Amino acid sequence: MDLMNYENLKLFRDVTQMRSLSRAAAANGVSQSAVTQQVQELERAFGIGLLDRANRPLTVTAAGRLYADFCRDVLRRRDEFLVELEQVKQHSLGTVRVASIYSVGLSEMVEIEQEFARRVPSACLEVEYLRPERVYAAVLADEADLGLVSYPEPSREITVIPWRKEEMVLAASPYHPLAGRAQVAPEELKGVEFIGFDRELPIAREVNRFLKDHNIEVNHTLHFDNLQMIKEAVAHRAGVSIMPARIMFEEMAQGRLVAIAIDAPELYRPLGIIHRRKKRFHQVAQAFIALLCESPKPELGLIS
Amino acid sequence: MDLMNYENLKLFRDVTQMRSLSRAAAANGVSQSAVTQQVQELERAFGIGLLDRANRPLTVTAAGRLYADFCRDVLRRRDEFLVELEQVKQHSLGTVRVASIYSVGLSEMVEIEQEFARRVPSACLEVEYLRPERVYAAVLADEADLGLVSYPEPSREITVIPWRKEEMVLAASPYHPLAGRAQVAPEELKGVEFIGFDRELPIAREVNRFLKDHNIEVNHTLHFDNLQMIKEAVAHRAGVSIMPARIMFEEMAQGRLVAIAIDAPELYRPLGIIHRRKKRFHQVAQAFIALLCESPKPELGLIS
DNA sequence: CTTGCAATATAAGCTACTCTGAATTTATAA
DNA sequence: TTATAAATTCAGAGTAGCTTATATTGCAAG
Repeated sequence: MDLMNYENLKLFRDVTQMRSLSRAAAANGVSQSAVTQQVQELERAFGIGLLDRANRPLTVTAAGRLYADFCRDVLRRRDEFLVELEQVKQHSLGTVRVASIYSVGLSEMVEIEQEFARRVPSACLEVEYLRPERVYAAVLADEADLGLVSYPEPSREITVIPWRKEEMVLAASPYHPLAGRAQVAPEELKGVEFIGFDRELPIAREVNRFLKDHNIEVNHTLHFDNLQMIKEAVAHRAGVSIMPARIMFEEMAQGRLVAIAIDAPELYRPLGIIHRRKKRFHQVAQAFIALLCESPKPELGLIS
Repeated sequence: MDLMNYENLKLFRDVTQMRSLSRAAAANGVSQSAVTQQVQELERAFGIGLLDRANRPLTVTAAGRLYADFCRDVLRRRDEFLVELEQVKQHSLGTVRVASIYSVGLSEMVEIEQEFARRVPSACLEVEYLRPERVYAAVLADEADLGLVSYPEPSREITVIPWRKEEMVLAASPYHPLAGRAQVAPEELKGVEFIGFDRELPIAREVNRFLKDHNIEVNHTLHFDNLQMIKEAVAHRAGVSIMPARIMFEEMAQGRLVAIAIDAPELYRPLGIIHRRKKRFHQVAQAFIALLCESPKPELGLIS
């Protein structure tokens, strides 16, 4: 028999509290017979009487008191557990943990967050901004449900959902010779002073391939591992660079940088949603993915 | 389902410890299928995953860790309970609590205790000497399993097992005129100075009835509520008295009292074992009762 | 990528447990 | 004593959860 089945524990606790089998039976919605059998079975299993039925109302023996205490403690621990569980459920079923690279664009993320909060008010969105490799790590370690990265790379453990393609433009200082142009042809970049990304970054590989495909030799002056530094360098007239248009908005509004369209349709930055291959997504996470995918925001024809 | 069935708790704890359903199954002597079903049922009941089976070896989710902790705590509490229970069992199934009047005779009780210890070495005998009314009270309150009393009186709550009949003799000082006699007839007691028991004691009623039945008028000089005081008074020549022979042994050996048989077969002190009417006796208690009853020690023909 | 192995999941049938309901016994109060 | 409320006993029914057999999945090695 189950010495520790919930019904049993509660039943026995109630019996000792109410000093009556029949009342405990009623209180727990079972027949009196069932309670009798339960207690008898307990006594048989323990090899000692728990109740003294010789007198009425029945009394509890020393062993019975011991068991009643046990019941009380376990039931209390159970309640505690259920409360904790509810909290964890609330958290892990109600929140989406997103790890994102910095350059996804804070302002857009805020918009998405707002829309998500509107649609699923009970949900909680936790966005963490990390360097690309740490985004992958977070997803792999299940510290994030979703990752937002550029140039997403699937692997055995990682699945990619393509998200959007960002227009890449030439970033230049307003004082640069090309600054006034609305568009440039790739060939026009020959020999320009160029600020690039560190080699190992995917975006660097893509940009370099683009340059190579067009037989363009540029003059690499500096390279950094993040966009912010590159923007700074461009603004300080160290050269031009190629980057997603959207992340330059602020600097453009301030007149620190200008964006010049490049006549090269193959030049774009793909963004992707990554997640662990066999991950089961709960309601809320699914809703969030749906939100991301459903409105692939119209590519902003930046200059217009 | 039973969220707290022992097998289940242990099973889940083992699963989380071993990080394997199949090993936990083997360790608990059930099929791997059963474990899968158990865990699935738990997850269904909780409405949240406990294990992450996507990777091998499987990992435990936050909720799973919570439940595993719960399992650990409950199992620990269970062990604790079982230890306590064993102690209580040892005590309440292995000890006989006896409440006895003083005048049952300490020396004989020691003998009985020794014999009992020889027969049931695991047992523990707790003898408590009390005034008669407190013996009844102890039995009623289940503070004693058995009571040893004289002139036992059954009641609704109390059952009597007749135990033995003690010879009653005339107790006198060695200096008393009757001291040399081996036996006296009841009539010879007419007019003697007599030390009696307090009226309300059963023994007083019996002795007085005996005297009245034989039309004997004695000269009541003193009365006490206990034998010890009466013996003292007799030794100090305040008069004679009637009492069980056996309790005078020591004083007789010391030459402080003499016992004289009384030619009256109806004069005896009945001793009885009392217990609560519907009491269930365990092995050890039954053995003790058997010991008491089996050897109704030969009435010691005291003088011989 | 396929293949093989080990772990886990699913399906279906069966066993055994525990509940219910009715009849019986027990404890207490009038 | 009788009347009552309470506890026990017994037999039968429904089902939870096990087992076995089979399918699926995860992972590592060729």
